[in-house]
Amino acid sequence: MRALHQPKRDQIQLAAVLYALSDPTRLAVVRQLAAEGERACGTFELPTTKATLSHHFKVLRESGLTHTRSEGVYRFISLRREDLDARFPGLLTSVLKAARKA
Amino acid sequence: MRALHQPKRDQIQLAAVLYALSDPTRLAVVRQLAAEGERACGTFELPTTKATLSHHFKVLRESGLTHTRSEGVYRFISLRREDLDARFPGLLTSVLKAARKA
DNA sequence: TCGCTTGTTAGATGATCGTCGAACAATCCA
DNA sequence: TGGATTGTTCGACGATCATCTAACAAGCGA
Repeated sequence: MRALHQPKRDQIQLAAVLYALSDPTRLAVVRQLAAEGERACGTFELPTTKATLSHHFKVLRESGLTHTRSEGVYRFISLRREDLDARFPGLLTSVLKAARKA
Repeated sequence: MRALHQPKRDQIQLAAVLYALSDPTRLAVVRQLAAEGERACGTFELPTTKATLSHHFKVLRESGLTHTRSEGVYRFISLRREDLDARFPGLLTSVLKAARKA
């Protein structure tokens, strides 16, 4: 399997993060990660195919929002909270808070 | 000139706001509005045509980020700070802060 | 009224996006 | 080794997007 490239903390781009968060499916993924922590790709119950979901995971990972690790046949995804809080303080928190009410 | 429709405070959608902010040109407009307050459309010095800029202004307005008023032949644009802070507390502030460093 | 200025709209173009089914790759287990 | 499982990649599809030029609309001043 090809190497997963995800940006380093200082290379996370604001526009990419905002764009990634502007899609309902991806925002739902981020919200679930924020609420329940790391989880396997296959455990997200969203109304889409695994191909589409895989695409969204890629966008999230490449934007710097998520970290992905392989374990056997599974892929575990988690939010890069520390990196995001360090790079863009308050951003993720306010987005998650906004998503809760919107 | 046709009526400008802009959403009411409670109708501002998070996804639309994030999407509007994910474009470099629009983010630049928002940053300038945040820094210098209300200004006329024609005073933004950005590397694009006035037609393209007009399109971006429309996206910003319809997302709820900006307010537009007509005065004679001019259009004055301003950030809807109060509405945004009320609807999505901390969001705009953290985005602007992030944009400053990014 | 006539020109000038400001900004929007129409139409077109190339690029990108979200989505899907199908094929492929990687891992595990019997 | 051979199947089963998990997830990615490929190719294609319509839809949407950012951009441009040109034309249009609205207001102002001479």
